[in-house]
Amino acid sequence: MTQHKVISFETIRVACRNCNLATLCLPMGLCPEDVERLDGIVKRSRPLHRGDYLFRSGERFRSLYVVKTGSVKTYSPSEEGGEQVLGFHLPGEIIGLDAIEKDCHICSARVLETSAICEIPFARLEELTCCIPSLQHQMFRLLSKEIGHDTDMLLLLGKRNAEERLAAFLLSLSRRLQKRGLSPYDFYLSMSRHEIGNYLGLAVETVSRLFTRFQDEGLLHVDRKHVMIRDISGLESIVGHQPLEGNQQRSS
Amino acid sequence: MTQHKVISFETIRVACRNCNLATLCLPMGLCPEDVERLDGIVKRSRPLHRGDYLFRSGERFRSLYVVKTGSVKTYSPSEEGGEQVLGFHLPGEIIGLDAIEKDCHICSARVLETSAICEIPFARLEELTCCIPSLQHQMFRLLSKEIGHDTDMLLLLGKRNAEERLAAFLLSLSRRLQKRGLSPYDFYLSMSRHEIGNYLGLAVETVSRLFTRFQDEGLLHVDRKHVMIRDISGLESIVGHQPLEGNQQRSS
DNA sequence: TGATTTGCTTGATCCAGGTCAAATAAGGAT
DNA sequence: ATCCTTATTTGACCTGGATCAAGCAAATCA
Repeated sequence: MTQHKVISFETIRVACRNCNLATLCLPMGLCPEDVERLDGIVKRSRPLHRGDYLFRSGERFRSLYVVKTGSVKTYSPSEEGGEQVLGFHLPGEIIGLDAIEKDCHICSARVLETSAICEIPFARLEELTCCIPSLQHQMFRLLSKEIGHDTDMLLLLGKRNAEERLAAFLLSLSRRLQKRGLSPYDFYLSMSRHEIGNYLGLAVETVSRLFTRFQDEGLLHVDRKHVMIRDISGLESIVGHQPLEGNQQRSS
Repeated sequence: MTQHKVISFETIRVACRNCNLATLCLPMGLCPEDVERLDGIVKRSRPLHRGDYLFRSGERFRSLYVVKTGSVKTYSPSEEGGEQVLGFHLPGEIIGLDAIEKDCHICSARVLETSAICEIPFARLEELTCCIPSLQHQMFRLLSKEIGHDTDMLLLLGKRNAEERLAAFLLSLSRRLQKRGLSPYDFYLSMSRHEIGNYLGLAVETVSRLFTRFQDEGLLHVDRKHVMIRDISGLESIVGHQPLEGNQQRSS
């Protein structure tokens, strides 16, 4: 193993106390001592590569997973190879919370690019939450946050047209990247147009046309996976543009 | 207060240990002793009437609510009086889980018909979950279940056409009523066509036309709010009819 | 008991976005 | 490099369901 590899491996296997995601992740609000206890149950594997599975639908639920670096998509596969993309997960986001109830994964998760993932065995986590009230509270908050996020998506899919959906998607990415200390205006998409369309309930062609349109309107510049947002308030006004007067408003 | 009123009031204010919902609700999996501790923090108000609020969007989060009898809708109100219906809640279902994270309600909840509601102050519940591991586990399960339900709705709104959505809605109602010991084939809707359409991302007119069509096809009999399901497997085959081959399938 | 309001149904029309088809552009493999 | 596979873009066309517009039935009110 070369020196270079050792260094990069170490930066990935960083302990919770040194992790720059601590304010987003499970350790949020914990005292240093409790962070160490949590750290003690976290498993850090070697980096996964594009297409690798964190877990598959139907598998027994054992652990929660947190993205340390990279990105992950979760999706609900159906018989004939079709799928519904349920989410794209960035560093600090927890995956697998939906599996607790049935003790079995109801969706699949695979990484979109080379990613470092922390695994948290749930049985051991529950032992800790029992004796660390602030950790239990944080778990409740994280579960609740996931519900709130799903609620937002329901609103998006139930009431927004194609343009509003893509604008909301790009803004969501932008804001989440910013929270992680990255540029909110200049980033690379780790998912395909196909996956974006699937996630937003739109056809690939519609997504493609909207990217072109947004570029023509000066809202952003796109070059393949590279997105540069030129007019963030323009995007915001598309999303904020909430008709919702009576009831049905799939279209503008 | 008449004798009659006293009796009906008592049947509503039944303690958790005597509540027939115990297998669906928070006490699930608790020993009798712990059920009593939980019972000690539950507040049972007098019945609420159609239109009464459990809470409003923006209010400080203090309590979770459980439907004892009747039904409740939750919705996310928007500026101009429009709203997105997020769910219809039957006896045994918990409301307010999405408010934990922000410590503030992000949706509103009001009863659809005369209903009895149990209120569970969250701060006191957290004290109990800290010392009753099985209650903590049940809370995790309930939060996770809510996420799983939202996932199902995302799939419905993202990939299903109007016919599949209404069929899935009716089947969901039917199954939930059955779990509560009621007839899965014969029930009254407590919500309007307008609210159903809003929930399913459809126009009122579409919902109305679908009811008529389902009746013409012999799937059910509808008379205003009264629904009788005639061919449940017919409805199931509409929902189970999962194209989902490539990606986009808003339409059949 | 008639008047008013609100909810539901039905018909006619329109359009956002899906579907189909084909060209182009990247990657990836040999 | 060259071939092959897959992702993206663009154009043409079509349709499911929204919108608009009445008409009707139930519930509420005076």
